[in-house]
Amino acid sequence: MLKQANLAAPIGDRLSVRSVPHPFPQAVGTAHDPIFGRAELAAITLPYDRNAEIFGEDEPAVYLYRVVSGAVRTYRLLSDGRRQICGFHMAGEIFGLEAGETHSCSAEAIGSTVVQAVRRAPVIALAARDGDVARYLWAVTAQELQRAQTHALLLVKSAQERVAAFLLQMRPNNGSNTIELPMSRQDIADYLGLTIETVSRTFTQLEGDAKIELPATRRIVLRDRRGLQELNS
Amino acid sequence: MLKQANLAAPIGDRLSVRSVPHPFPQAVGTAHDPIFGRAELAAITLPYDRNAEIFGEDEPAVYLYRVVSGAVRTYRLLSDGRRQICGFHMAGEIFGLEAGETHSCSAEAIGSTVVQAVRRAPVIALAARDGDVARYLWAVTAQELQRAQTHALLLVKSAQERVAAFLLQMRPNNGSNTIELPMSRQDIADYLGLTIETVSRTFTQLEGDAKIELPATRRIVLRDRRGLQELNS
DNA sequence: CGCGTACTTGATATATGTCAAGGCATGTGG
DNA sequence: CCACATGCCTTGACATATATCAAGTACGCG
Repeated sequence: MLKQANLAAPIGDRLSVRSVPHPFPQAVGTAHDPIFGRAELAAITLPYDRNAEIFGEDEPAVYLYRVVSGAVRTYRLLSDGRRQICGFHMAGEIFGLEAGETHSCSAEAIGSTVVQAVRRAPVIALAARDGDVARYLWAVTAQELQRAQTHALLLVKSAQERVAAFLLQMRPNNGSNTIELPMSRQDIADYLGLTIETVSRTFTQLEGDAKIELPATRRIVLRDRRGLQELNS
Repeated sequence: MLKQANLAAPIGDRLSVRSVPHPFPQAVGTAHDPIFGRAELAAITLPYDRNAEIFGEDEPAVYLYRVVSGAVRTYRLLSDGRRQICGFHMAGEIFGLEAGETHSCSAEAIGSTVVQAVRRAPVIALAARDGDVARYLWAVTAQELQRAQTHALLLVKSAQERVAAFLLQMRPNNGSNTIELPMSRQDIADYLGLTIETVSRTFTQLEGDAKIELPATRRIVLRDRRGLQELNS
């Protein structure tokens, strides 16, 4: 793990570990981050190429990561090669935080991606002394838990419902209704537990129902958010 | 929440928050439990009848619970009435632990069940002072996260694979290969994201393949653990 | 401009859902 | 002790959503 040279490019926005978490939370700034904001933890900045592995399942969890720019997917492989994507992590989000000693998922850069990493051990040592840090680690993990539960809920729904839920989870660009997808159809399929063909057909179908527009394959305009929400649950 | 009178009946076994968590961990004793072992937290003991609600989704999370005897299911409802069971909690297991202010699932007793409850607020206050308690809260939440991820992984598999995985998660009675199921076929179906008919047919099929025996509807003997494991992943 | 990858679309197969009936326990009252 | 009622589970026949297999098409990149 930890490949490639150095090339910083931080992005700022507001901080939050929301009590009712959004599956893909808003970007978060280093500014007052209880972990990545601390000079003594000496965060390093690392660039990854498209599809580069950041860490692998069952590897020792040496670092804790935050996406600076780009996007990351975490996933698990089944023995027969099927891939289940656990989640997508956008700019500002923490990933790779484990209470155990090893990573429970693999992580890869989706496109060109920059991440920050801090060593896990000093963070945990700090948490033992600093209640705020401990509480933050807990909150981040609890947020991931909620995400995972919501994800599991997704996987029992119909294809339309899954795709609609996915679209509503994705954060539109700047308050607009347009979503720029960093990930491929295959990534979406593996996240939703569907095939790439079913995802593609469902997009086409939602476009036919005037719920969305598809000006480009990786750009989606939410036309009828209400309608999508009704599908969602 | 918190119905019915008092009627203690603790069960003891070994303590652990395992770093590689088992979906249905071994029973845990009060003895050295960092939370339920503390007299100052004044755990109360509560009995619930079969199918009684322990807490509801979105209710304020006032208490944190531990199963003493019996079993508990946590679940979420979809708007159209479908029910997704998030997990089953057996004797010794913690449930209802939330970092946010409200419960993310509902919880019900499966059969007659006794639970212990401690107020959440003093536990969190204690965690701010005591690093061990903070670390324990984190570990329990992280274990739940792993469970939820494994559950999500289940939901993309075939019916046979899901049922096999479920059986392997259930802890046999006393080192034997016999499992006593506290929950109904409907509960299993809602946990696995299948219909009750598919669950029933799959059991019959596994019996035909000599992988299991079904001496009674709620008693299952694992005949070919290896074979089940091969299905599992 | 041309190549390769990613995406869409079509035809068909199949696993699982749905609907309906029947069997098997378990408990209750005669 | 038996008859019956009730709820839970199993089995069967059929429907259907999604997977699979197979072309096509468009897009991004050199």
